[in-house]
Amino acid sequence: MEDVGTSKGGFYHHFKTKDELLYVIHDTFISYALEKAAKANDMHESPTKKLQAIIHDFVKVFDIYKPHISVFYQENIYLNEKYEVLIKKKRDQFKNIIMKALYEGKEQGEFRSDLQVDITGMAILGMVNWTYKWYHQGGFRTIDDISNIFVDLILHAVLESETITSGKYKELLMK
Amino acid sequence: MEDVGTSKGGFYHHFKTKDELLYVIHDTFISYALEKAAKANDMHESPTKKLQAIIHDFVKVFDIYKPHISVFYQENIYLNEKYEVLIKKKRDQFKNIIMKALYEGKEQGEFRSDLQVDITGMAILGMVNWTYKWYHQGGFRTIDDISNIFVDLILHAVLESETITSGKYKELLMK
DNA sequence: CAAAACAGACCAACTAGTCGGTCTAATAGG
DNA sequence: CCTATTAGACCGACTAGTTGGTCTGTTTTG
Repeated sequence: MEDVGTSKGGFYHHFKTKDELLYVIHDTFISYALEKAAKANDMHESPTKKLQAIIHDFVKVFDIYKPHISVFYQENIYLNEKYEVLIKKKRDQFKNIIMKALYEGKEQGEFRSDLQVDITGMAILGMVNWTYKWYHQGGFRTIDDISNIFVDLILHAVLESETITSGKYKELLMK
Repeated sequence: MEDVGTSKGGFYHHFKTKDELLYVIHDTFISYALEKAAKANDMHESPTKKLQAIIHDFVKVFDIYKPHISVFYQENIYLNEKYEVLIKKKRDQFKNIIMKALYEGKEQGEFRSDLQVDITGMAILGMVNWTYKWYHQGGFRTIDDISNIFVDLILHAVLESETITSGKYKELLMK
């Protein structure tokens, strides 16, 4: 059995199946991420600040829960349907928070009017989710470095050029 | 055995081990991607055009080789070291082409002078690589839609604002 | 007909999961 | 207050099924 810090018997006393463990592992970090994103949503008025806060917290999740996230992405393909739907639900909620923020920013004119919300959202999810493949604690870049750079890149990509030049959000952008 | 379209004997006649199959699968699409990226590198002078061409071809790989890519990412964690180094080598080559293009763009002044090449490169790799998780042929967005939007987002993120407003690359940007 | 391509019986190692049991610690009864 | 009862945590031998891989033999092809 995988290096679970207990015996077979002990393990199956706590979990019905291996899938249940995997579900719990996923739920641990997705619940955290979801809660943070929801808070960021409520705390900020402007879509720009909202998006910044969401990204920031999202990136941080990979610092806190990297082991959880790694085993989840390794094993989730073999997961049975029952748990798959439960997991998909929370992941969709998270995705929707991002999509909504992008949509609001576009509506309110802070973001570019030609922004393709769906693909942009997937691009953001991709660039952040992929960090689990390369980020490791104690490397050259701290997690805050990374999140600042990601925010800068994303905001440059989505902000209306006037919003950038206005200097309104200059503390969120580099340079 | 997995749903290989042949018998055990047939399979092991063509491959020494299962790992070798996985290596060949990976090599198929990474070699294609590498070749395309190298060509894009040679064909274009400006870093902007270069980056655009690289991204475009890179995204296309996911349309052509999605099955290959999916099984590779599912199984590669269990791969033994021998093949792992071979695979890493080609992946690093590909990564370096992207990093070099970013670096050149920065040096030549087309890209922002405050660009963090390493993290930006990883962000690009992430947003494109992640497409294998959600893209499927026949969906609402064609692969060319996606690659155009990705290029637009990335260029807005990396280009010096004067390079954008100059209109020099307006055919690569949306709107 | 020789070599390559293939089939499938077979094997050893491993997997998820079960089951009977022990150990510990809390609670109840006398 | 001490002993009996009991519940939950935990163990590890065992089982049924799967996996990667081998081997012997048969078919196909040049």
